Amino acid sequence: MARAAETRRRTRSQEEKESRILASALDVFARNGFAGTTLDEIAAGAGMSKPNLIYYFASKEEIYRAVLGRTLETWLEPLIALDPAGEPLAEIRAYIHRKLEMSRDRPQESRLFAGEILAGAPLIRDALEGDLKALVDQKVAVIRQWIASGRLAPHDPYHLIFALWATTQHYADFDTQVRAVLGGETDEATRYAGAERFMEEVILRGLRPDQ
Amino acid sequence: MARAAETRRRTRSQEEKESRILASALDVFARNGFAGTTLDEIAAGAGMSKPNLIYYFASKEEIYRAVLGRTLETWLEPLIALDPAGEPLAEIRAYIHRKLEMSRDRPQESRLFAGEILAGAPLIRDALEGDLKALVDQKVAVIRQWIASGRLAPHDPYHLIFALWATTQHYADFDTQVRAVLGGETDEATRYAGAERFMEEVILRGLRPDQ
DNA sequence: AGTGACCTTGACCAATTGGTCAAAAACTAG
DNA sequence: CTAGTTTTTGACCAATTGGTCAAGGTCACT
Repeated sequence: MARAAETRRRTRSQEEKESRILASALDVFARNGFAGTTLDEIAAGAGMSKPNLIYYFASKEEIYRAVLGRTLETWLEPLIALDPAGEPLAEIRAYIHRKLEMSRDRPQESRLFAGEILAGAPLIRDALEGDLKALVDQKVAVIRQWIASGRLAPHDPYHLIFALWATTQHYADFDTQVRAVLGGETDEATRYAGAERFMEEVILRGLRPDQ
Repeated sequence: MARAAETRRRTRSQEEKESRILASALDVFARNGFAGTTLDEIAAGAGMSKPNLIYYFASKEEIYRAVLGRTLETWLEPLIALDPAGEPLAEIRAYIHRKLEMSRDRPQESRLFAGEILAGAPLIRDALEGDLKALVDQKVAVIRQWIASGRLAPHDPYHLIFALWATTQHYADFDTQVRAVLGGETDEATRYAGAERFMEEVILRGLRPDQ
């Protein structure tokens, strides 16, 4: 029991350190990209020294890989939650909502991911061609079913998914530009409410089957 | 005349060198970002030595600035071309077409721009808040006119523009992901044709006024 | 051929940075 | 308290890289 407690306690401490490192790393990587990030900056953000960082993660790339892996999981969740048994338009509406929520609440993850893809996805190409593609293919099949049953207008599901990804993530990844264009007046809540409204009124309307 | 000829000739040579440098720089910056780019790599791409690069541009940042400035101009053109006198849906359709064309034919510029914004637009924030905002505001007014005249469904023009930017640029900026998801089968022409078709059928349909 | 302006580059420098290492500090078990 | 284990870090190192500089090359014109 003492042993178990000890082990648990040590693990706890380790986990807490690692998570502090990953949080700091996410912040810095998202802002400066992989190349623009220094170990010292991550270390400072995590409140420890550079060698101590390396004690927990073997290299800068390993830290990056860990942050990215975590992000990828989070990133897939909203699409996973798309329910084949649900009502098509309501499901897509809910998906838009979840994605916008994610852009609003976790913009760093979105930007980290965007940076990795922009750079040609050197570290997650396999995941994209494997897990991601498999997931998308599966959901594309669901959407095709919806179309076949006449509950959704017939459009290419791949491009539908791309359009939803692009538009929702735009508000996180291009936040700087969105704010510049809207001017100082518009606050975050208004921005996201406007985005959601637009997507519901235009894209969802475009997806409604003729009747 | 001799003087003019000489001057012209020298200028030509300079321009040719500078444009070789900028072309190489665009390539490298778009792939690796500002921090990830080395002068040696740009120099190699331009077929000259690093000191020679510095002979034409004072610093790495100045090269970046030059490439970015050029890109920004190109980037604004399609929106500038949106004609207030045209038929609304046809104008927006043409805009989508031009933007997709740009993503397809100049993906590097799109990625360079995306990288700059992602990093918080350290060098073009002023341009975004100035020229870009002014241009967008102007076109937003046009779109509002179209809506007021009943030729376009009433939706927030800002979010419309964001959605069009996001979706069209997605195919350049997230090219790696798009290809991974679609699998090797789909070639470029098919991808862009599919994107255009989707946007016309869904977004344009969503913009059509009730009648 | 000579001259002066422009162009090009090898060699070099200083700063940054990813990562190492040995030693010290902190913690645990007996 | 002691011995052993884990954690932490100051000092350091080698590689990279932005930028300099002096020397030599090229070119147009006389």
